Amino acid sequence: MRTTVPSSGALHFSTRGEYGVRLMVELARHHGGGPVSLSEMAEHEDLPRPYLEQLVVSLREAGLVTSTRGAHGGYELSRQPSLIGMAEVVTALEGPIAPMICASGDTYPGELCSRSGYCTVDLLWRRVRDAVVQALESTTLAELTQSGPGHPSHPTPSGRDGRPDHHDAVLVTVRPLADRPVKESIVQP
Amino acid sequence: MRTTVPSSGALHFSTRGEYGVRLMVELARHHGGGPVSLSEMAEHEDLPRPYLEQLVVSLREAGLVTSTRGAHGGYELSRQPSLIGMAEVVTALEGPIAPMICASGDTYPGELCSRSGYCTVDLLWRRVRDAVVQALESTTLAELTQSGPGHPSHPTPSGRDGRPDHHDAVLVTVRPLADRPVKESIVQP
DNA sequence: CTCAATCCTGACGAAATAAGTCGGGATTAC
DNA sequence: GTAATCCCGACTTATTTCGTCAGGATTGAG
Repeated sequence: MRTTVPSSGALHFSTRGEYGVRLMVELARHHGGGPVSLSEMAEHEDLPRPYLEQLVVSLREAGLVTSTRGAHGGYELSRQPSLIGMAEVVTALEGPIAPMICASGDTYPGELCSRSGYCTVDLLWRRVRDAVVQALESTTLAELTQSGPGHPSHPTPSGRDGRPDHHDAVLVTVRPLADRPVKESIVQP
Repeated sequence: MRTTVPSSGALHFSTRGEYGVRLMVELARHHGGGPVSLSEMAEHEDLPRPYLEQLVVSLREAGLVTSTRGAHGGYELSRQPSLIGMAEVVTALEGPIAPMICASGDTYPGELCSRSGYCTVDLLWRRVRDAVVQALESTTLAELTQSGPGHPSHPTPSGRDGRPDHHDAVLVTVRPLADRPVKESIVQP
């Protein structure tokens, strides 16, 4: 229903990421037992099926799921859940990720950013980006499948130093690029 | 010109965050030498002044900057740059951060999320959120003010384990809530 | 006291993006 | 051959972002 709260929520992953991950978790649950149809998942997770159809395309193209067509067809994971890192999943859903102008890997020195040449803020954005990538990478689908309340271990999520204070949280929208293959944005005149 | 690339860029912080941080850096640079007017900064950073006027409101309300009205007025930092953590800045710009449905601090167990009760994906979103918060917290305004090319030390940005592979990056939009004071969602009846 | 430079306020509008819909085509089990 | 499924691409709608605008309130300088 769009259980999604109107828009008051804060940490807001675009629904592509959110639904897509849920879909993957669902697949992970049924892993081993044949393909699962989109309709099933849509109903079970209460998500619009036509929309999921869009999302799953990205997952298939990324080689994360395989599809079987025809009656009794559906989707299954192409690998074991424990071998699927969430960075790959999110990346697939949101696009191949072109680093933004001000946090592009190491491509620009920061030229385009603030014209005067002293664009040092990119340091910040890069740190954030790396932190996100690392958090995603260090989590596998398998971890998200442990059902119910009481998550067991917490296998060193990378925050090695203690409590994050839970502070005021920050609204984060992980949302890479669409399908654009990154590239030209760099060289093209 | 809104140096911002059309929209092909990837790591895209909402302009509120981006401009706002740049503005703060600018203030940090002139720290100590009286108030700086918005027009100056707008021109210097090539940003629309009327828009900055909006942003700076949030910064003022958050107590990060102080304003002097009248002729020769302007803004200055209310604290030393080294005492201003970027989490606070971004938080101020993007809103008080209401944790999203699926990553609200510890408020909901995950009830609203996927109705069946096995919403374990929130673990992922929480990790990401915490990672971001930590990355922001561990960076101060002062660090971003070191001008030019060649950032000195890299004072333990929290990524303690080595290279982040720079992998495919992920497009991240840090963008907390608007002005909504979060409020009721937690305690208020 | 007047004037110009500021900050301050709130409403408005245009453009981009996200979210979701729709109609139909291609495959395959039965 | 028929029903269930995946597959594809265009289309609509809703929300959000980004930015503008018009004016009011303060204050320093002459």
